[in-house]
Amino acid sequence: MIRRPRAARAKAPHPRDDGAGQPSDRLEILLGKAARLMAKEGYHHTSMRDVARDASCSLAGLYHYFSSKEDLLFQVQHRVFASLLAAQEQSLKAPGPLEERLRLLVQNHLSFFTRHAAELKVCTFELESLSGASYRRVEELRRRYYRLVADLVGELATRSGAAPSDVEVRRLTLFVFGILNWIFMWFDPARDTPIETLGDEIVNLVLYGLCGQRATTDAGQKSTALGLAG
Amino acid sequence: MIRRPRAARAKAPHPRDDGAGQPSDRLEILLGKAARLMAKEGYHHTSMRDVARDASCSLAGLYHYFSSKEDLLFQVQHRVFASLLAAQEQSLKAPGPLEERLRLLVQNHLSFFTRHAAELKVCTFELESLSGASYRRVEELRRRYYRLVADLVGELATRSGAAPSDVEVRRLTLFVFGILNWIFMWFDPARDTPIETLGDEIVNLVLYGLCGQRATTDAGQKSTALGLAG
Amino acid sequence: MIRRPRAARAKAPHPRDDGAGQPSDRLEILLGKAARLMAKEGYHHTSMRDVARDASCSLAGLYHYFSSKEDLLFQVQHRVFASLLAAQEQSLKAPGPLEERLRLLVQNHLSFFTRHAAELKVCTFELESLSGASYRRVEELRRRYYRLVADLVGELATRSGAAPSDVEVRRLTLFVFGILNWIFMWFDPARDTPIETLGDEIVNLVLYGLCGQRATTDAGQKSTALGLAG
Amino acid sequence: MIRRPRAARAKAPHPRDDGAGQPSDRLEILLGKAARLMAKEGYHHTSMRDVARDASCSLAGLYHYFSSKEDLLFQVQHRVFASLLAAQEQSLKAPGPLEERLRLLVQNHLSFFTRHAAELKVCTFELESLSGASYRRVEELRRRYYRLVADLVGELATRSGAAPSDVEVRRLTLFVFGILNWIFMWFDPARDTPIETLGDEIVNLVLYGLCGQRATTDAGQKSTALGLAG
DNA sequence: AATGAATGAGGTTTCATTCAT
DNA sequence: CATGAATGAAACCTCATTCAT
Repeated sequence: MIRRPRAARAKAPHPRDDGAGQPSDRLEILLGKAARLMAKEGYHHTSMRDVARDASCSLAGLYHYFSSKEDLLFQVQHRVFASLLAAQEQSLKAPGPLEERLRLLVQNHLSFFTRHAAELKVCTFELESLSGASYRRVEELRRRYYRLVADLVGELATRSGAAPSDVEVRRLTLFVFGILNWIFMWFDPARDTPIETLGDEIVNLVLYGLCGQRATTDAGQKSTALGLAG
Repeated sequence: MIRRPRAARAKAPHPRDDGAGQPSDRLEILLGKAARLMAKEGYHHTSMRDVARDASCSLAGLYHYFSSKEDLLFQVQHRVFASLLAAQEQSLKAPGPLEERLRLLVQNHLSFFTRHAAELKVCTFELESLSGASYRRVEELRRRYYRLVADLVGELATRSGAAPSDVEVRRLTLFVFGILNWIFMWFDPARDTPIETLGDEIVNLVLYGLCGQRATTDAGQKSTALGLAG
Repeated sequence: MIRRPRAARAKAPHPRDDGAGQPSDRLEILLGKAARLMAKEGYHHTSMRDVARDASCSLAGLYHYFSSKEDLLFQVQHRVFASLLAAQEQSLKAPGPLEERLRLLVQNHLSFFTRHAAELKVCTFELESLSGASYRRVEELRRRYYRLVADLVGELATRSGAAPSDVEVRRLTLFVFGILNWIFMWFDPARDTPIETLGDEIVNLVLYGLCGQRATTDAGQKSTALGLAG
Repeated sequence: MIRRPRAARAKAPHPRDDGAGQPSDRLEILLGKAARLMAKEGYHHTSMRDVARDASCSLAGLYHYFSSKEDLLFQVQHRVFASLLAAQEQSLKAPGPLEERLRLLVQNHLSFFTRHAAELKVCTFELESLSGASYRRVEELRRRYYRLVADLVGELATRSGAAPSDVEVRRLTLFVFGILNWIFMWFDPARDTPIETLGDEIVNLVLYGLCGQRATTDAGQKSTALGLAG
């Protein structure tokens, strides 16, 4: 049932193509449309017909780009997740205070979320719909993303004198992911922008809790003030 | 010679359609089996045939208890969610310090989770698969559950001097729900019991954050110690 | 945490849904086979499986041509009824004595009947099985056919000095339709051909009744004579 | 598939029962409800569940009165058709002028129609839904009803000097049945009462046609006048 | 007499996928 | 590249009917 995802195909020269071997516009559009449908309706509830219809192409035409429905899901997930991971790894390479690194990580995540909400939601909730090699390849990306966050959480918890076990760090990390991933379920641009505010609130909760004193940076104050108006 | 088209035939209400009938052993078993399948595979990926096979009854036999697949989902959700809500409302009636109330709420939630993981997961992730009246009835329960938590979060945040807006309270509450609901995705009895430990960790994070000092109650210490061994 | 229920997914219009596409051999065959089955067994008693089997195509293959069973019925009805109506309207455009116009109308009807008995029977007895837009589109054709006959009947009744009311004309017209439509129930080519004889008998009854003297045209006499041999 | 219709069952004494062995009230009600549904939706489109629901009795309960769905149809048809036939045979026993006998026959038919429209419609349009012995028993009744009308039509046609063949008489008779049976398709109490008017119009058309002179009896005139107001 | 529970067969429709063109 | 046509499998659901109570 599982097909190898088709390797990046050589493209005939085309006026709109810059010739650098980067994927075709058409593919991008298809992936975007598919992601939106799958984010809205779920993978199983989205049919290849739906995707074809939404992209105004024929059903058979889809199979030029994706060897199967699962391959389509894989490509949606892999493309966007790899991109998010690269951005985070790049961004966290630079040293800095732990709190600032956490803030950066959260802001990157949210910023990516606002630009690729559908794709990211599909990455988050439809991993189990893959199988075999596709599953493993995306799982690997997810593991790396997890590690990024877990390392930071572990350092923060250690520094505060808690001497947490690996099991405790794992759970704290998963709490943070819970906060981030659940955003897909309620985010409303009319109420929840700017995302800087949202990010500050998350960071503050994670660092200091409901009872702790807030670290009110300038950015934090400003965006919180805006948040009050929302 | 001209006639009006025949009206859509009125469908009689299904005998067990109201979601509030008195319990029947057979019905209980069916709901449990269905919940487990749906929790594992998702609502859309679970077929009525799967449920019938799992419950060793005929496909048509299912339709004695549920007027449709959606009705089955509704009954699964309504029964367990109503039960959770009743337990929480009962439990939170008693007065007490805010922290303790939060701890109680989280422990109730986790305790219910361990006893009805499948049903609760279905409640959490498949609300959107309902529609019409079924949707609204479960939505109402969910709203009440949300209010329970939101009130507590609001009081905690207010008491710590933050004077949070409604919008901020909403988001803080949804962060807490994110932590709780994401547990479905990673909970592993081999690593994550006893749940008292898990509950304490959640409460500590929510109240004091990664950087704050933990309020280590006796219960908390004991279960954390056990947790370290897990 | 609260979301609106997902809207019913918009269904794309079926490629051949408009009932006016250009003819395709395969489509013609399918319509013919379906009409025969439905005329023989009734619409509700004819299953899509039956049609597919009879046409030696797969069940799913049918749905390339018809978006639903009702659409199949609609296309059967619309195609043949539009054709009959066009033929009659064309034929009655030419002026002539009222009696001759009635004779022409009846002969056209019977001639069409012998060529498309199954389709016409489906048009006559299964209008109520349509609904919505399909119903209205066929109803409009039926109304126009009714008007054609009603105008003729009205003029004939008026000319004979009866000064009939609209209500009376309506009923007289419906009597004529009763005669014509009931033919589906008893017509037997072994006994009831040639149809010219049948047509003359109908016209004579309608014009002069059982007690009136027959207007025996040459054509009438000749075909009656043949009828006697049948 | 065909069961012998259950013989008239002995009834336990019951206060509301007159003890004369006539069928139970309950049976009457069931037959009436079933007839109405089948007349409206067609035999195949009416399920036993529909009947049970409409009669507020259990599905299994129906099978105490009818051995099968086909038996239900048979009983509906047989009971009412036998009754109509008996009434007509009784009524036509008395001698009288041919025209008056025809008028009597039509009025009886219409009178029965207004009292038992649903049942009569089922008799008329669902004979083919029976099979085997049920079919043959109702067919026999239908044949006798046909003969009643055919004899009258034959005498009328013969008396007017036409010397019609058997084949011609058969067709003329079937024309008359067409008029009568098609009434089910358009009768509207708001427009088409009193039925005496309707009966007179039918008789006039059959006897004298559109071009013949009307026999305006007192009854005819009166009811036609009322018809004009409709 | 009456019914709740149960079922095998079959209904319409949709699905992912293939293939000749 | 692109597509219309086609299909086997499987989806949800309803049917007439039976049977223990």
